[in-house]
Amino acid sequence: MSFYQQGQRIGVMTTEPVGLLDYLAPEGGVAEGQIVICPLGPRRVMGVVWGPGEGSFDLAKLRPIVRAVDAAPLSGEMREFLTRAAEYTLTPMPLMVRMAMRAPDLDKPPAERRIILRAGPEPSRMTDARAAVLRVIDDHGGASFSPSELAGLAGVGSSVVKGLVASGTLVEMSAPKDAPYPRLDPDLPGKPLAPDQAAAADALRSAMAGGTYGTTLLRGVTGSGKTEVYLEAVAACLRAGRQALVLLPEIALSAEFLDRVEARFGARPGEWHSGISRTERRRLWHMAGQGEVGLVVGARSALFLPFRDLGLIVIDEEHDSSYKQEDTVYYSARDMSVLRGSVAGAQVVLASATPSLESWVNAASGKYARLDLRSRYGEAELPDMAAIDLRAQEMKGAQWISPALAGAVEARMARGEQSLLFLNRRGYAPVTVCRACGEQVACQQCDARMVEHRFQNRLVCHQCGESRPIPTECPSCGAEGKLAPIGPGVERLAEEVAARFPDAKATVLSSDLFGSARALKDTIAEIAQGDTDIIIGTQIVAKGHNFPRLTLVGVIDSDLGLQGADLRAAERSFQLMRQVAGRAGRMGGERPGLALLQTHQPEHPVIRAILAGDDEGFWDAEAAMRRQAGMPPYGRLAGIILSHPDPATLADFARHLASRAGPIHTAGAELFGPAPAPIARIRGRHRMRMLIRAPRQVAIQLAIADWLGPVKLPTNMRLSVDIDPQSFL
DNA sequence: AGCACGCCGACT
DNA sequence: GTCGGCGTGCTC
Repeated sequence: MSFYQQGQRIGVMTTEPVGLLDYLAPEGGVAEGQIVICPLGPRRVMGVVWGPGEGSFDLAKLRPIVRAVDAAPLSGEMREFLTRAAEYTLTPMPLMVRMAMRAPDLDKPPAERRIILRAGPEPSRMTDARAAVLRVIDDHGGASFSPSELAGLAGVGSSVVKGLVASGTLVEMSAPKDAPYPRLDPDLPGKPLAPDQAAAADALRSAMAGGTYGTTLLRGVTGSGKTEVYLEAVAACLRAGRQALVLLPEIALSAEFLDRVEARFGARPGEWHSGISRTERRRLWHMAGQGEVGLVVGARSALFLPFRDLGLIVIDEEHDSSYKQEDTVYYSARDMSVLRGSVAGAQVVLASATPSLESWVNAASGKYARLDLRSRYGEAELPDMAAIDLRAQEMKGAQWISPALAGAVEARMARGEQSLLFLNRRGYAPVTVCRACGEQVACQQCDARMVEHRFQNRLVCHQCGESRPIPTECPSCGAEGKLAPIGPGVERLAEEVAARFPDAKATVLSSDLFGSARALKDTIAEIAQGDTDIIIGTQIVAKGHNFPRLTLVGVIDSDLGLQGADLRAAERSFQLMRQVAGRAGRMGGERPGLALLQTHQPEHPVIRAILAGDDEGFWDAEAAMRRQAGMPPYGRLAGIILSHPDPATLADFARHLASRAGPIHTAGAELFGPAPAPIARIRGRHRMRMLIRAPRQVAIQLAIADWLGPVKLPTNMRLSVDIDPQSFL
């Protein structure tokens, strides 16, 4: 790695929009990749030493770097990853560098904490309390504790610790809070593996042994033991002395998962997600760079930690749509993991019961290896499934549980078993309409309808989160008492359940009803205990909670999400219903569970594929349709989103941009739009969108860069590019 | 963040 | 012509 002597001209990638600027290396010199503080006008900004200075900027005007930050330099591999990720996602480099430096107080020296160490002989007067304190220290070899931690672990008061310090047996010292994580022991015995698990673990181990890049799709339904399998890949990675990263959807980052890691490796991994304290984030960021954390378990942004030697990335539930969303930039954690793996020479494992179509196609074409796990119950892992044709059911107004489904629920109640009614709609009613003027109550800030949440007695916008009390008079015409709820949400379904099954204990599971992850966890634990007869839930019930007494799943509206121009509507609907249906288990291992899908279109291909349990058939058909339509993964898509407070300025500029799209057409791509974005207004900003579709081989990023590069944005205009958008609307 | 520059309307 | 308000761009 290059090193620059004091006074040499160096290029620094700053975190400011200007990007790369030349500076003089500071006293003592700096290494390439070093994080530095540099002067910029009146300010101090952060940057990364990117290489020798290239600029034509007048040497006499160069200012020296203020100082280097006390952190491991970003490795060449990390900088290569950031560069390639920026090129792929069309993100300005400064923003990308920012994502890699998201540690709190990065520019400040590490905080210190008081710790107690053993220093001298045992005190002349030994007591039970003093012995307890010394035993805690002896039992935890290398670990260091603060005075209060130590007293707590020993079950004594703080005065006992103070006394031992006074007598010279212990000594109080300062140590940086950025301490290494306990080592994980890959050689502890793991859980015994079933034969197919053992075979999959072997395959991953031998892939790890190569020390090179490779991606494996690990397919296994809930309960098939995917986690145990990929933890063996983690073990192989740790044995090789490299670091491992496990990405989970934020919601799945549970204490239970961390406990499993601890059971396998004897210590807890580093944790990276929104609930982690600033001190801990800082510690983890630094330890990742120093190679002092073996395994990190985290949400998608953990992918930008500056690992020193990353050997394995696991993306659990790889199909989860939360891996692709806007952070500061649009990026897919799955795709960026594959990119990082290929740059780092790391193995990538994509784990899922219902893989994304992209991953399925990549596995089918041999780009990814593929491993399949069977359920531990063997073949009959899926519940029995049937459609309830709503056209043939007698449905009263404002009721959504058909007689056929109600009968099945009653049968479970009679046997003391649980039923799950699935409806992917939060709140009481998705639409509130005025019976006098016919207007629907809409959000004032967004192009979205307000959703009634009766438990909170408010109307809520699911777009911007804005809420207000439920009005008694119509906001449009002022008519009193004419507002009426239309359609069901889970809260309204709960009302119907209470009326239809007065003796049942029902519990609603919806993300908005729980203030904290803990409250949600407690409720799930209660349900698992069996205190509930009927669970009414949104899509949070799809995510891996096991309810042993649950034997019936009723999907209230299977048609929801089937229609619409959304490219992935069918795929997402298939995955969601497949997962929810899979919640219906067998009790005591006897007859399989039952899933009933209420639908108006039982002949729809998605419904038929789910009922037939024909995953491969569904993917084949879906892949064929995408290929035919030139859609991903056979074609390439990019979305351009413009937003501005004034709709006329926005429309003018959007047209102006479209008229200059020569590079797009020259490259062989098509431009659609501009049109109002699917959500045409958010928080008072109007939004328009353009879409670009290109054949697979077109370098769509280059064409877009040629197009948008020379454009300068009017005041207040925001433009973002979304490569591989999830929807085509 | 803070400052220079330049464009444009208002005034001498 | 000239002054000054304000929006825009630059800072290595």
